[in-house]
Amino acid sequence: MPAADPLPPEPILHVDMDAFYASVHARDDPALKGVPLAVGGSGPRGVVMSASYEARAYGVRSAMPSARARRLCPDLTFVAPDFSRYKAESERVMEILFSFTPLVEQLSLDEAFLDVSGAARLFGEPAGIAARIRERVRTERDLICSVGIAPNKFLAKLASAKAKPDGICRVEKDAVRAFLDPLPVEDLWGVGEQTAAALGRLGVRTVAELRTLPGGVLQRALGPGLAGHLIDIAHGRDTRGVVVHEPAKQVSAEETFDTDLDAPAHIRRELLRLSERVARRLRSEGLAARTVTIKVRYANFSTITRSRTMAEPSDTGTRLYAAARVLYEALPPGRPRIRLLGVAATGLGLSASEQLRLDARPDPWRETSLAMDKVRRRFGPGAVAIAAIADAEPMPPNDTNEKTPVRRRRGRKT
DNA sequence: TCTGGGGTCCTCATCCTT
DNA sequence: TCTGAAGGATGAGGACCC
Repeated sequence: MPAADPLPPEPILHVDMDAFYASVHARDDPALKGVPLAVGGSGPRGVVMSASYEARAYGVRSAMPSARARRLCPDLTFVAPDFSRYKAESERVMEILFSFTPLVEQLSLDEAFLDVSGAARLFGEPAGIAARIRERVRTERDLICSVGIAPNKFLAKLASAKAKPDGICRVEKDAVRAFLDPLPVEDLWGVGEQTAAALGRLGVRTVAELRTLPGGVLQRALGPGLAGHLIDIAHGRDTRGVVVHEPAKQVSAEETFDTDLDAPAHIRRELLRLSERVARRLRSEGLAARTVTIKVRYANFSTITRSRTMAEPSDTGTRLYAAARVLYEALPPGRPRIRLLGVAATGLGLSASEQLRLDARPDPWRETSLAMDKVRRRFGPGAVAIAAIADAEPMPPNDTNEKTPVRRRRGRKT
């Protein structure tokens, strides 16, 4: 029997689309080609979600407040985000990736990991596969992507960042340390502003410095979880495999208002709208939630969350709203005006129709919601909406789990 | 400078059950 | 019956990612 082909030493690819949202708009509208372009909210509280490379030349970056972006680049063109378009485009790109291997882990709309260790016989070495992926994305979708090639996911992701824009970067197994050592710690996955500042106080600015720091010192500064993670990745270790499908753990909707909200009736209406939005998404994915969390950001930017577990899982906006409203009503009076409201559903499981539970009681709200879904599918999303029931009384107590009342505890020290 | 939206994961406190 | 420990579930907040 012939010997099996040896596995490639760098079998993980990280494919990352370049300026994805902005590129989709520029591709589809000739007037936007080659101009400084930002996708995001252009209102007083908007931020940039994606910027073309022409805009980046002016210093415009994603997550930057739109007002600041406009100051940096007065000729900046803003377009509103269109997620249904990005989602459709993302599906086409993922089809290309899946044509090379079934081991594709989609991280977000614009990036994915591939394990190509088993694809060598069909498609050749990982570097060749990366080149073919880039070529097909360019010719079939008229879009640009960069690819990182490495022994594991964490290194592949760093490599694709290094490859940008429009390139390939391979981190060879024997050159991991040379690749990592000069990088600033901020480049590491899991190191944001706070962690970088904590490391800076220890005199650590590069990965080489991080690796030489005694483990005990790091643990005291960052806690055992994060310290262990950073020690591993500073050595280039990452044993996570490529996971093809992870079920969602949370479905949420939130909105920052152009002007802060104050009137309780208005706030309740917004909670209902957000609850409906979350419920529609739950139903579209065949899920139901047990726990409802509201998020409130006040005008002073302080943020609180309050959650409540219901007696039974639900996928109807009315039930989610009932729990959300109880949480809202329990907030202390005399609070500041509200800048942002959010509703999240967690504790997800299959919905009643998926479970076909014999003991399930018929839920009239659910029947109504399903009927409304049908109308929306047929006549469009705006065809039907819940009437102004926001000011109606909350659900009776047996609709929410009174065994787990809202508890308060001290805020965590930071 | 003035901070979006949709997520995941982690830590810690508290409650409840065994 | 009481007590304490251990561990799971829940709730709140924070950091981080794209």
